[in-house]
Amino acid sequence: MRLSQFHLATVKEVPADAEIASHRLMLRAGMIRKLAAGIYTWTPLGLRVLRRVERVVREEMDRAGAIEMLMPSIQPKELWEETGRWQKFGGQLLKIRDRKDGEFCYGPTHEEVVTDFARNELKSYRQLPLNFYQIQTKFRDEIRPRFGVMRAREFLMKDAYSFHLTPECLDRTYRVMYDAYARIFTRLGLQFRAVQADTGAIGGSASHEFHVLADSGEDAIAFASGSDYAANVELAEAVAPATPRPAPAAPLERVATPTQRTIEEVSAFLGVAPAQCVKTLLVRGRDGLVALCVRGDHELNEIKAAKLPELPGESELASEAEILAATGTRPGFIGPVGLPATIPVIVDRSAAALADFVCGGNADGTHCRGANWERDARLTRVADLRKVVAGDPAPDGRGTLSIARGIEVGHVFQLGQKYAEAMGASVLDEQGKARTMYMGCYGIGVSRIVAAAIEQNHDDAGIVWPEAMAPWRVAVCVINPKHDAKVAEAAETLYRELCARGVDAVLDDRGLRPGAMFADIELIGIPHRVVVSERGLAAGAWEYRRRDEAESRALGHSEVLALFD
RNA sequence: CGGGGUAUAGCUCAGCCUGGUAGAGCGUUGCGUUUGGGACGCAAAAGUCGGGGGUUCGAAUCCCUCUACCCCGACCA
Repeated sequence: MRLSQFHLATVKEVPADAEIASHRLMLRAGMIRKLAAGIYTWTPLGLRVLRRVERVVREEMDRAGAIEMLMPSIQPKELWEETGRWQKFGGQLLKIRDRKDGEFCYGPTHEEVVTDFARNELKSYRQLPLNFYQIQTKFRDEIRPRFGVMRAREFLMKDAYSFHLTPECLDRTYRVMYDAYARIFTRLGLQFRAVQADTGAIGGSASHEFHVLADSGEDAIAFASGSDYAANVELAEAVAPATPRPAPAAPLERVATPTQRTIEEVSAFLGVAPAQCVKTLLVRGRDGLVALCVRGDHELNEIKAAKLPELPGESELASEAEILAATGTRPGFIGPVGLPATIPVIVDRSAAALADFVCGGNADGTHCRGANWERDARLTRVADLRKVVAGDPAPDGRGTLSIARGIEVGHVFQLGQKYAEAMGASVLDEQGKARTMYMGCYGIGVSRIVAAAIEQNHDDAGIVWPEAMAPWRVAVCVINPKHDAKVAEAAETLYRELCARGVDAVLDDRGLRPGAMFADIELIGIPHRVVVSERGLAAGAWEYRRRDEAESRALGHSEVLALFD
């Protein structure tokens, strides 16, 4: 490609609200342009990068035995009603109507469509297993799109769906996909970790997320220091304290805390550590309110709470009015001591190990001191309810946890029979009996990977692409070609030689001043640069520089070519 | 959904409080001088001041309303 004939659209200024590096750099490099909130045009430059990612993903999916297909992005309501997700998916589902007033959605994911396809196509166990994938534009009407293509509403995703007769077979394909994902992110030159994950609303059993490690990541990941255990903090188990609960030593007393409601206020006022307090949250249960207790220095993990049998599958805090009606007091003064017997008290493992603790007194302006479980406070059940924090013991018993941030770029699930069951997708087994299929699903955020890669690979001058993702591998830059025809000629020759050898090269023949040209080439992150100039020609050398190195080197003609063999 | 903010030249933004001739930088076009780290000079083009309504002799500026976008929070895969 000759840049004089390309549409390179770098800009100097970027809106003040582009906060993270990848968003700013993608705008400055002219890779994307915003059309509406969370909706972006990929420019020719941006598309080149997107295609590189796609190519690696496609090659590895094919190698792993998946079969590419393409499903519609517009999907009929009826299919989504079969699984109940027309309602359950919520506001993220973009619903549209056609001219006959028929209802459709723009697909945020394709479990329904692929399961419908499978139930029509697959009749015999002998056709299984099969793994179908596609690379396609999805739309999720995010409440708050942000960070450019990192959290866009319209985005490019690779999604794969596998079908099996048995859970064992599903498990085998799941491992194959897991390995394929690791290869994809390795080939793309990304630092990543696979972590145990929550299965969320998509449902199912086993699940791993693949995260690109970056401080700007929206997810928190817990790592063990002594093993390769890694889990999303949503899922990471908070183990019970090693030391058992001490015997009560203090008498229960009620103390006046007229205006102190938060743990910070109460602990400061009474001169006790937050870790010696019990925080009580009332949530809506299946059958009236439920009390959840965690230690004052811990936070409730709502994902864990939602899985409690006492809760309706989601954890929603009770309103102030509900709390007042049930307990006679207001948030800030709730505690497990003397709570109405109709309210189950579920206590986190760490909170359950406390003795002589401080908690709400269930009366306005009152807290209890010297409270103890069983003796003073009812304890229905102990459960893992809290978010892990750095320094917690690792769930596998090997070392302690530390917390890092990551960007979720891939997710593999074992769906089990959830969708096949709901939609009646079955095949006949050896005995001629209908058997509901087992499914797995495997997603990769193709467009998000582009942003994630930039988060991990940039400097003050711009993007530093990993080789596999770069829009071009090498840039040939000509200095002042109009002044000396021999310089222009030499650059042209080098460019052609590189192309002839199959090297993806770009010739910057725009005739810009050197400063502007170098700034552009560095901004768009080309991994290798060769400068052809009058000065170099006189010395019989080319000036070569790697994007990730500070110094350039003088190389002879054949040495330059040899770099790319 | 709640709270806050923004909308002015192709882009990034001033001007609005305190009503009175539409501004800057970057970019673009032309001419000239330049050519190893985002050059310089001269000239020029370019705006229904987001839409609608109101107040006023007069509205980018004040008021109402609609729309879009952004931020914080809640919510949600």
